[in-house]
Amino acid sequence: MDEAPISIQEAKDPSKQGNEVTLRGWIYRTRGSNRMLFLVLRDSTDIIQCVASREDLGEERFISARELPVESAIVVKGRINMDDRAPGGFEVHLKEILTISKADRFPITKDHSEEFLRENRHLWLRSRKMNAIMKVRSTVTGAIHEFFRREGYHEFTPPIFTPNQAEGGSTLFEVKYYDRTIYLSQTWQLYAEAAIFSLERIYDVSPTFRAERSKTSRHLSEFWMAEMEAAWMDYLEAVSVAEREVKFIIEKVLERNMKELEILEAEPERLRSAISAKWPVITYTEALGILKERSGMDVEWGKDLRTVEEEELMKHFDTPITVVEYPKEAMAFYKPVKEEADAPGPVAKCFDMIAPGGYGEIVGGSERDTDAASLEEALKREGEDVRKYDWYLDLRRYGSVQHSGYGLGVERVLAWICKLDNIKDAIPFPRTMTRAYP
RNA sequence: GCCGCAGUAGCUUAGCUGGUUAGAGCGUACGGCUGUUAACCGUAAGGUCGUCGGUUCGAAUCCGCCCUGCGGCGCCA
Repeated sequence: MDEAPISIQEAKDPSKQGNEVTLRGWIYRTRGSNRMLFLVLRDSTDIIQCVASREDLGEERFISARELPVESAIVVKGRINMDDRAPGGFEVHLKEILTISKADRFPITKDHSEEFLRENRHLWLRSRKMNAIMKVRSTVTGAIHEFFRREGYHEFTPPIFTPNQAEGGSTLFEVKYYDRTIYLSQTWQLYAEAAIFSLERIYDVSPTFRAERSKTSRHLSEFWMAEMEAAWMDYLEAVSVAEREVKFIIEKVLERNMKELEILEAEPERLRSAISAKWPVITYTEALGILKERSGMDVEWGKDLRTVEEEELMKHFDTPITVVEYPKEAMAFYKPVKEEADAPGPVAKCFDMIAPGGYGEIVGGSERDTDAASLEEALKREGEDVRKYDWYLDLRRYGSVQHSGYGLGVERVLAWICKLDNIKDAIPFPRTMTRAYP
């Protein structure tokens, strides 16, 4: 076969109809009789039905083609045409089939459990579903870079090995680091705060590790977080950056991945209407009011919103909402108190963006405490060794300024966009408390 | 850390108030079929019923430990 292969997507272009094309890929399905053979061919772009008759190929080649198992790699040549009888509406009449690699029996067949597919994730990546999700994922992370670069941010890469913890009471993965123990990063924040005094506005898309013993459809032990940190910015401005960022991500997905959203049955209309609306920003105290008045749910002021409360609250909204100013008590050490807040107790200058549809928190952020003394006190209160944070406290000693930042959970956003049942499908090889294979 | 669900052929499963040789579909092998849509028809191979122990004349089935996986709470993105 001398002609250069083209993609299945290219072959379906109207200008190619009636032409002879060379395609290459993997056998996705086979069907046939003793006269006719149907191969559905798959490449990264699409699938297409190829048809061959015994006469067209000749006895010997017909028989050997009929024996090719699913997932065999082949190159084919034939004439492409639109045909209503073919699934997808296009069909290639084969003249030649070149076997590149005959597959063993493929373990994934018609019936499969979630568990089996996770055990065979390395092969399940070939499915239309995972193919579509990974394409949307690529758009999402690309859009994050695009968004922040357009807004004048610099990409800043934090260390993954870190000696400190950053979130109070957090669970970190310990790593043997030569002859001592350090941790895998669970946020870039402390390092980002160092960098803004040089770059002012920065962002990253990095892996994050949390040893939380959470076994839910919303948690991963290793996930990707897209964070930003900006000098001279208060937390409410950060909220509006987050809203614009998430809307930008969705716009790009709607622009580039309609086919994938269709394969995933992701109901893109729900996204389209979400991005055309203004997303509500309410305080924690107001959220409790909504829960009481509209859901008859009494929550004691001062308690963090739990999953039940969050889900109940989101029943009243069909876009993401941002809840600001949580009680200081429940928050990490670096989140400063907002003075003169209309609330029963001290609240922090912080926020969470919650997605509709039970996807939970997709963004969490805050303004950062700029005062060395109050940070030191907060660290001591949490039983931290202040000496380890000396470099961090230095940042408040040399020209401290108001600054804010947040982290966006890439897989949470992707799960919402793709309408996935489980966040484990939003990442190619999920790592959870009970799974680190394959 | 707490609570719950599940483990039977390569895969998906039925059987589970104990009782003959543990049934089926998909896949596989072989044969058939003039266009299939994760086709259809026929034949066949394929099972120490997660592990260990207990109850019983008898355990896939009842009980206990353990292993593995899954989900929910808490916590978080």
